[in-house]
Amino acid sequence: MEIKNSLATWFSEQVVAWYECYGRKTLPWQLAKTPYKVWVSEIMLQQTQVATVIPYFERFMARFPTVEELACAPEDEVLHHWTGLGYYARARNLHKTAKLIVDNYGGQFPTNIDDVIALPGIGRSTAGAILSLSLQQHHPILDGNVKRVLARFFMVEGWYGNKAVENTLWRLSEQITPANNVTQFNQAMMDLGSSLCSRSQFDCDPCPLNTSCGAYQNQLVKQFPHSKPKKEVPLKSCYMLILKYQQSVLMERRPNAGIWGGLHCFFEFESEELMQAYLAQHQINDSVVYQDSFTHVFSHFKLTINPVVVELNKQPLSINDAGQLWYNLTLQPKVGLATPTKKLIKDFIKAKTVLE
DNA sequence: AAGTCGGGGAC
DNA sequence: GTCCCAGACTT
Repeated sequence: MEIKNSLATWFSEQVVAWYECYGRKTLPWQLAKTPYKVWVSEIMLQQTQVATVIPYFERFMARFPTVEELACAPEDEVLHHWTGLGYYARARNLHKTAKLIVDNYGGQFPTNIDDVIALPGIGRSTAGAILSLSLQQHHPILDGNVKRVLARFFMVEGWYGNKAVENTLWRLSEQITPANNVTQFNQAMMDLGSSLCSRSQFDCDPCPLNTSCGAYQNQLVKQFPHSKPKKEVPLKSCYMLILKYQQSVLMERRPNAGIWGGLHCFFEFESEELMQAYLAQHQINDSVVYQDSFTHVFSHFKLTINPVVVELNKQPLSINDAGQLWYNLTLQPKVGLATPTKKLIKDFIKAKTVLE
């Protein structure tokens, strides 16, 4: 889709003028702005709303104020600060990239867009955002907000998870992004998309683009962007074995590939039989207490978790492998935990406190 | 091109 | 319950 220069100019001028009055200028990563802060914020903000990110960002920057501090920190502690935020590969890639920046770039965030895109966890949109927001470089971005604004304004058909639709939107973003005031323009597009042009609570009357917005002029704002085709999510279930000895419970570090990669978790079994076999194999004969099951929901499946607690009368040395951790319930070591794991620990401590 | 990867906010 | 969010990466 080709856009006339005059339209592109009008579009960006409208958006930048709106930003000067109504845009966000005091978010934590916008104050005393540096590429490091903008980078960390952009990673946290991937598929995550601003309000959710703010407290995580504050805690993260307090603990890892510089890229050097982040690079030399243990990965478990980086994951600890990510606990509850989801998409844990983001945290592992952030840590990996911090080490790359210290080792290969002398601790200075690279300023070439291709170098930035080559870093783990940074794609075209995040790279464009980091360099345009922190260093005023001229790059387009294409996050969920920009996609929605463009899809409505230009009435782009189709779901933008589709590659062809995304390519169309990239071309539109390239053409609409102005040579001047890129920083304000990109921030403005995100602010516009998350406020006036939000998914369901859109408010078109005060929008600076409404006189030329295709969706608005055709009263089809609600229809754009086209939503994702529905699909049934599979149901799965598992048993989670909590082996307790004195003040500690046994956990294992999960492999990086797969769900909750790199986090510490209780032993997970597909079935009760497999769990019983494991207990038998390690000659654990203590009584098994079945707790109330609960369901954890992911984007692409639902997991019913059956928690099982075994209080050990002696420490089974036979199952102390590398990657395993006796998690002290009182000390609570700084490792990454999935939300259901954290909940199990919390409920467990609560139950014990009531009993004692 | 389609699947995988979390958790929570808003409805 | 639903949808989807300042996306990237693997297959």
